[in-house]
Amino acid sequence: MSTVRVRFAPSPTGGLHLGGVRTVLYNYLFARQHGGQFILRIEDTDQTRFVPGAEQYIQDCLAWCGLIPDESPAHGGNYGPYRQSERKAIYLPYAQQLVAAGQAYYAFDTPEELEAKRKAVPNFQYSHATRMEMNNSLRLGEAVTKELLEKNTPHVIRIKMPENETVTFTDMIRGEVSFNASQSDDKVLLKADQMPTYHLAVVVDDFLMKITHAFRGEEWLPSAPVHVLLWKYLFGLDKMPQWAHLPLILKPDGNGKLSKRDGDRLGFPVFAMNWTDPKTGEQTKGFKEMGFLPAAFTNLLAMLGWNDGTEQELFSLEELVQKFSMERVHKGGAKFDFEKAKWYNHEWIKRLGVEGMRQVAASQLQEHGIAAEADYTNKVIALVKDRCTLLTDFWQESKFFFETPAQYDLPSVQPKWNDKKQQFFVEIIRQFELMQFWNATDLEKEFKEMMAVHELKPGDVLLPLRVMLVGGKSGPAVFDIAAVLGKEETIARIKAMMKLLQLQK
RNA sequence: GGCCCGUUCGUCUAACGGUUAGGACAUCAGAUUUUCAUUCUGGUAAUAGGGGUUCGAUUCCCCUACGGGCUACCA
Repeated sequence: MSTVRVRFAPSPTGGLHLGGVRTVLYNYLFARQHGGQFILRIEDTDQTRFVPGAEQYIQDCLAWCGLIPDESPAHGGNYGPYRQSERKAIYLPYAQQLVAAGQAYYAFDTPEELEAKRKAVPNFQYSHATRMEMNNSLRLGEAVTKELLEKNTPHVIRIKMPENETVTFTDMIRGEVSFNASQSDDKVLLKADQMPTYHLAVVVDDFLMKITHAFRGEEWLPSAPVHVLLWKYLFGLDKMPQWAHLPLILKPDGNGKLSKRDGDRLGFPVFAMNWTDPKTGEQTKGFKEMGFLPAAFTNLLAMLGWNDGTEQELFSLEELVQKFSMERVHKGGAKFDFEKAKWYNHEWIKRLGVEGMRQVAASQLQEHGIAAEADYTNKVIALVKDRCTLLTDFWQESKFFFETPAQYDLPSVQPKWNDKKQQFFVEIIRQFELMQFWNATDLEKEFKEMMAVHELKPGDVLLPLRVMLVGGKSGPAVFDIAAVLGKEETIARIKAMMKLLQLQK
């Protein structure tokens, strides 16, 4: 049994989509599980769609997810180059071989002619039914073809799809799939610029790169017979990789493939990382910048179309490597649910140690121009971490630890404020000042004793205290907050708001 | 239109042909936290329809419906 080799083969045309990352993930898991290699191959055969920076961006996304290829344009390898544009010369001989064998032919029809034809004939297909009406070597004959070729007439090479042949192959997810070869049209294999189309390039490169298993989105299923035929003609079916056509990731509402537009429309990311279109300057949010943990991202992606058969939902990448199996991948597409995605992230944040949150916290503090002691920040993280669904929630959840509240929720305190409470806080300040140990337990004890003395109920003074310290009604336990804030700051904040309350009177 | 693929709670999904059709997200109710979030407890909620095969069908087969994908010198 040869070494497992799989590849992810994106074209560098823009942001990396959820579905793309999931394909990467499944490839990666499969490779690791079988001790094989995972290859990144850039399919940049269409110059017109090439977007500068997109390739680097893809590499960055994979790196962020922790799905590092073993071979790629950046990493090199023994089967390079890994950019199809740099392999251009490789494909022509294979196409010519097919022509020589009568399995493909030259076609001289110009794009304009084809367009006109498609306009004139509804549902026009360049196939066995129509190919003898077109300008190709099949109709023109050898002599004319030779002449045209010698005159450098622009031409493409098309596969000649057989008329009466059923193409059958076994898909790892779907089982046996059959197509009538004549249903497919005579796909272009080599374009006029001598670049291969996807159809020729995948087959040739998968062979040359010794790919053993080929995973791709379901949208490729209809063209699979072309690829199977090409394998048969060129290299032999016994060498063909095992195919798996992955189900699509669908939009949450309605139906259809999830697209970037859906994300914009519904307010969630679709790309792994922020992407800026170099042409339009248009920016698209990514999961990374939105505050997702890579572990959560890969986890949630893995579960979109796969499960291990148990009720477990939280899997680390290592666990996925162990447990993943292509046989348990679904056939049907899955609607993407951002709420569930956030749940995964929250779970992963909760699993994260204070250590893991440090970087995130530091950069958010820096963003807001705050310089805080590491020790202090750690205490805050410990208190606030589990309250964050997204990493980016950190600042919102913790800012009152780093700056005095800009505003106080007076309306929820003021109406019930009275001299009795005023007196209580005057004395609690004095009491706090005297305290030797400053920790949540002692603070709470002192506070409650004082409450008893003043015959106040917790409800009377706990909320005011919270508003004094936080500015609003949310946050962790009040005495925990006071403990972290420290004696000086706590007292200062109590005084500050009492002053405000006085002024209102 | 043609070809192909698919269909279990609103969503992601589980269920060797035998289960009170299970879990999770969301949602609702209650408890805890005298706040908010977390957490806990409980509830609502599904096998698209019709035919077969079978003692027995969510599961196998056929038809219908619905949904999706593809139908470029794009991938």
